[in-house]
Amino acid sequence: MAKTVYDPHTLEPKWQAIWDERQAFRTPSDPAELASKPKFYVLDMFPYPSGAGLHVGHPEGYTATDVIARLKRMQGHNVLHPMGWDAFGLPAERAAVREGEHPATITGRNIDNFRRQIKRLGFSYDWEREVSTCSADYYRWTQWIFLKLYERGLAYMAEVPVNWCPALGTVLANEEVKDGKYVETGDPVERRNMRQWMLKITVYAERLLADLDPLDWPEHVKEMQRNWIGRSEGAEIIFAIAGGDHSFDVFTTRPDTLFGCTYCVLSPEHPLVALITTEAQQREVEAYVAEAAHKTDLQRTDLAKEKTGVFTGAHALHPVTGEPVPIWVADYVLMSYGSGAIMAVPGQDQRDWDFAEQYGLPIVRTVQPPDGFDGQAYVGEGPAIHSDFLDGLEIPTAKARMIAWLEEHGAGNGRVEYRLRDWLFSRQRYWGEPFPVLHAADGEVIPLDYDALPVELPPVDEYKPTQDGQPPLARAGSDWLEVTLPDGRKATRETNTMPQWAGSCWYYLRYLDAHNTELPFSPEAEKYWMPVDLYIGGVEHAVLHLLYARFWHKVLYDCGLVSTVEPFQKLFNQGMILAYSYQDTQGKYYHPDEVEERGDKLFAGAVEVSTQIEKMSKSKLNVVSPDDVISEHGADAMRLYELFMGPLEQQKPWQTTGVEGVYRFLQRTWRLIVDEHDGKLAPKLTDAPAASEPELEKVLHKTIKKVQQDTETLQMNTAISQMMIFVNEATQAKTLPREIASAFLRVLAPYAPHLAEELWSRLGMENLIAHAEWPAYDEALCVDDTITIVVQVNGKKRDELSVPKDADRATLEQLALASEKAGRFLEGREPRRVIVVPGRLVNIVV
RNA sequence: GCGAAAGUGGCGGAAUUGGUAGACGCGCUAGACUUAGGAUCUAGUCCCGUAAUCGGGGUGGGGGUUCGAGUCCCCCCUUUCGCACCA
Repeated sequence: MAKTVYDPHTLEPKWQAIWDERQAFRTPSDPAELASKPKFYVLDMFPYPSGAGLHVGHPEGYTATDVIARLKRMQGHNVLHPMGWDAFGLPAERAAVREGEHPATITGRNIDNFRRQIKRLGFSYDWEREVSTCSADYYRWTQWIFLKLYERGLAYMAEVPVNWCPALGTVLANEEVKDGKYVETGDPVERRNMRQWMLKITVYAERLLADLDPLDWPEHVKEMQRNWIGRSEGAEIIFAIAGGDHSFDVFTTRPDTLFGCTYCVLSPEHPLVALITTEAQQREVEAYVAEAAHKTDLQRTDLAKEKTGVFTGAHALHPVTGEPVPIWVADYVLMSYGSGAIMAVPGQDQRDWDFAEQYGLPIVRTVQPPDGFDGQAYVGEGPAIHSDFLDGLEIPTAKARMIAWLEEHGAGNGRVEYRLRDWLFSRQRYWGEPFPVLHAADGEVIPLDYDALPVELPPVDEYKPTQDGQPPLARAGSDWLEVTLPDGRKATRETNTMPQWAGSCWYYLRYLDAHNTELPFSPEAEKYWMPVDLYIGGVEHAVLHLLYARFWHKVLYDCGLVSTVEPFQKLFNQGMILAYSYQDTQGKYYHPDEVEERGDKLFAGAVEVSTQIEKMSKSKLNVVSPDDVISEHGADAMRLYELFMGPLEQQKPWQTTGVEGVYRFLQRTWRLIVDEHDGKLAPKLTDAPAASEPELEKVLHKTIKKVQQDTETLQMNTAISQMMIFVNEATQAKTLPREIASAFLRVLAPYAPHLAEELWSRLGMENLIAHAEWPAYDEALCVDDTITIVVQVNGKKRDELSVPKDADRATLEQLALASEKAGRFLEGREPRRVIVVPGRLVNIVV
């Protein structure tokens, strides 16, 4: 008489093998099969396969998408649910330098580990469509799309000021730099002029902004993209320089304040600085410009409080009055925004005010501040003053009038400016996509033919820049580097590589048709599957991957290669999973296993420690590995806990005891169907109809309804609560009709698929529960016959009444007034008003 | 500084359009069954008072609207996240 307890460790590998063998999750590609059902494309942000392996944060999103994928399949959809690897990138290259192995070897090993870990969780991915951005079959098409961009004039080389990271030996995109540091490693970044590949994302600024509105995305992500694109409306104004032919443009959002412009400022990098500086000022200006050039962005922003600058000795002519206005150089004006020059209006701009005070420049108010205003620059509403033909006008009218004047007199025009810059698209790295271009000896850039792709990464002896600062690809042999053109000219290959974001710009399209050797994807597959119906991933990509991918998608749209203007219809960000960490007063961290509770204090051995919730990190000894969780409680418990912890979008701490709770729930579910003493079916299972257990039947239908709705809206924590309620009820019930058990298992199946399959087959079902039909609920069975009504006196709860569900107002009022408990609180007073909310409560007001 | 989101038991978190605050789970307490329990089952568990019935208080703080506020409005505090010399 062998005990047969719930044992995920035998049951989970068994069902995973059966799913594999039967190709249970193969996505159909046959046109007839596709046409027969509606589609659903549910996508995860594919991971970068790091050496550290998966942490419990990854599977949170993956579990949510898997539950949705399984639900949609059961509801009769063709589901596309793929997984792949964002496999080019810096860490593998650094590991290669460290360990002396090829990045491809290291990446391959990491991918194998990630795949193994992900497969243990029983996700219903179609592994036939797995993609890896570093394989030549894939990056061939990344290069192909680059050629499309080049053809359309959207890729160009230019000598531009770039973010150079000396520690990494490469340039970085604006999006990768924050506070003058590389966002991933914190290494400082400095400004340098270099000839680099750029992508004209700015051409798409307006569309990237406008097309955000209808998307079903979290509002804060849309807002972050809007801020990043940074649209502002204003005017471009031309200032001529006194006594010369030179002139410069400024951009301003406040053309109405032009009469308050008492000086102008050029950025230290502005090309005009060297041309207009007077001899007397030359030494001082040159020293200032040189100093600014040596500052990193970090230093430049750190010193933000103290404004510095020098006078060029030159004057500009005020566009309206013709008065001379001194021109200064100051590093609070950035070359990277607008035209790198400003008209300074200290009266209405605090930065200009600070600068004017420091250097004794005049201040003129052109907007009347309210009475009693004692601040410095005034930025609020008010009528124009000291402004000639604008006097008395409110700001919006004054702006329009000034723009009209400028346009009439050829002194400027209305203009929209964006914060978004063109995307710096090349890196001095080895482990990335080679550019499909050649450079002729005369400097001509020659794109390769489409049929010359892929340009494969050549072997090199070292993954470091060369002695003379060339990118690692310059180490390749001359047989790779040197090419003879059909016309006999010599050319060399581009030695920069594409940034790590390139491959992820279009991977969701490759999944549609992952083995196509003629095209990146077929038009038929694209038409059927796009757009992505649900995309889940971390918020860290809000302005990187998600902006870049939208840009490429729009280019592909303009090329007629995709049929939707946006790739991701619905986006959802899962919150980060945190963990408790333990520290003593010295700041030393202790592993959670070492910590025990004594009284109400925590100790690690003899040392008292305090606890806090932090991001998981190796150095804090608080990383939770999915492998450990699965080894202890199984994949189903892991899946369930990931979703039961709390709302998907929220940050929340991992609690080991929480996993035990859901594990117990799975055990109770097992015992509902299986008699643990002999392994046979539980004796309480009956063949009687569901209606033989009317109370349980009602709970079942409520459960189907709630789980279905909550799953669709990604409120999976409450869906799981409801399943727990069902199992608690079913455990209490005298009998369990098979009809009810069968329906419940199908509800459970998307969440705990291994256990559901096992119990389903034990009930004698032949097919896979993964392919079973989602049960329908009966609305009539979702409401109780008798409900509890609250009786309040003056808004305070005084009694509860059990009443039929359809009791009318009059009945409820009568019953409430007859309540003895409530009556006590009336203290003989006459009800002034009685409020009846059918189905809820009766409030007696005295 | 600007913008956004959020503050509910010992803990994670539930609460249709404003309508029983604390679902579900953890932890804790007591009991049962056990050779044993870090297994399982049963009961209890927001706080204060009470043997209990019951009463009072309670969703960061203060005010307001309402028969009724965790939910709506105003002010303040705290936390988290973006952006930040953007002209």
